Amino acid sequence: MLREFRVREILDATCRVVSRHGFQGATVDRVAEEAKIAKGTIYLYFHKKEELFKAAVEQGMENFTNQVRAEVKEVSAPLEKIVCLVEAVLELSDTNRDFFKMLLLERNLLAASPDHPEASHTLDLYLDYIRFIEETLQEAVDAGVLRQHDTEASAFALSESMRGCFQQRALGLTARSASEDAEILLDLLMHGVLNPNYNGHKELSS
Amino acid sequence: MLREFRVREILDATCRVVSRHGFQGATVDRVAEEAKIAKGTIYLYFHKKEELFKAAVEQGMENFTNQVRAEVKEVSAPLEKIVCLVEAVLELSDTNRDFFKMLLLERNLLAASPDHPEASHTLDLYLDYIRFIEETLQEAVDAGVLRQHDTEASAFALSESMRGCFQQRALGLTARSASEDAEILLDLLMHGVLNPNYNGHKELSS
DNA sequence: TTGCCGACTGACTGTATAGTCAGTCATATG
DNA sequence: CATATGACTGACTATACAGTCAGTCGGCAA
Repeated sequence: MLREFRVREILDATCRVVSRHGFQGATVDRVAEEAKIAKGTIYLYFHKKEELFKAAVEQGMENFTNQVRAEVKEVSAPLEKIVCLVEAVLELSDTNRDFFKMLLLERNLLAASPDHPEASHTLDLYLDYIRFIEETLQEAVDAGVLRQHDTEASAFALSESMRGCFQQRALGLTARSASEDAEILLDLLMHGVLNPNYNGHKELSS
Repeated sequence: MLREFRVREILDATCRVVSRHGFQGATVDRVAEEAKIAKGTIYLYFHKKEELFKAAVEQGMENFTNQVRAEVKEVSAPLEKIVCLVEAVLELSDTNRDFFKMLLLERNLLAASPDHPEASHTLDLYLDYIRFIEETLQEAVDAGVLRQHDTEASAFALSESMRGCFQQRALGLTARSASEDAEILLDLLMHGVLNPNYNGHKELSS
């Protein structure tokens, strides 16, 4: 079907344009140019600019999650499934880097460093924040309260997990209070989720 | 100093406008109206629209992180510091909810549901993805591999941690490969960071 | 050969809004 | 009182861009 082909072509061009210029600088003219068609043609397949961009995001998300599901389906042992999922997400997001860059980073940090290497104060602020978390964790490691581990990684993981909690609340997806979230998150961070009474998979123990 | 006062007044107005209209709909005219000054006045203190919004974001981030730091400084025991940090981040982000909502979520998920309650397909896609992670975790709990815990929360935490790893790579902040990241993240998720040989703080054990 | 159809085009229009600047006003100074 | 200074104003302009539509083109059917 011609229609389907055109739609896909336009959406792919949209992703490329957005990952290059950000949503801010992504115009319908540029998408048309990228797709090597006239602007009018785009409006044969999408009613509004908004609709075009929404469809592009959704196509990207669908592709991605379908690929992850497919990978996980290959495996049957529950623990292996989790391992496979994490590996698939990280590797696939690396593969579709352009798409994810556009989806995840525009406003938060990239818009701050608009194009290339302009030293971005906004990014520095973010990194200071991460470093503060890292130092707090490292102190606890030095005190022997926490085990030795990559505190930079756990600082990132913790800060993004907290961001996730906030997101859940901001979107109205949870009724939990901030302090309940804090308790749950701390429990996860401290103890992990592995069942200490289960000994079937020693290869994952430290 | 008059200058300093005006700048702060304008930045505060900018935050309010952004949290009401999003970055998309935040115009200099609206900021002027909100601050009850003429548009020209804004250009006496900021050269470009970009500069205004960047400054507003940075002020917001700085306020936030300073508050967190202040809270953490009150405490001295390393473990308590971490607890305090997590609680402070979650509670403070809840306080400035509107602004953070726009800063963190505008494009990703909110733009998809432009104003109010229009059922958003994009959000559904995201939630399906979270639910898939949750199910994968729950299977492992049911199999006795993982301990009993709130799998919805850990699904969110895991997905956002992975997002954080990707972000680090996309910004060029790490040289780690995707599979190294996967290994580190899985280790954190499974085992947590608490030192199993340390017994000083039983109140945090399950 | 002629006429129709539908995909496609791109110059054009309307509008929103970033950024300007000549002018006002209030206060300070001689 | 006259003049100067500088913060502030808001009508104005310039521009970028979303969305339109009259027209082109190639293929197909009568």
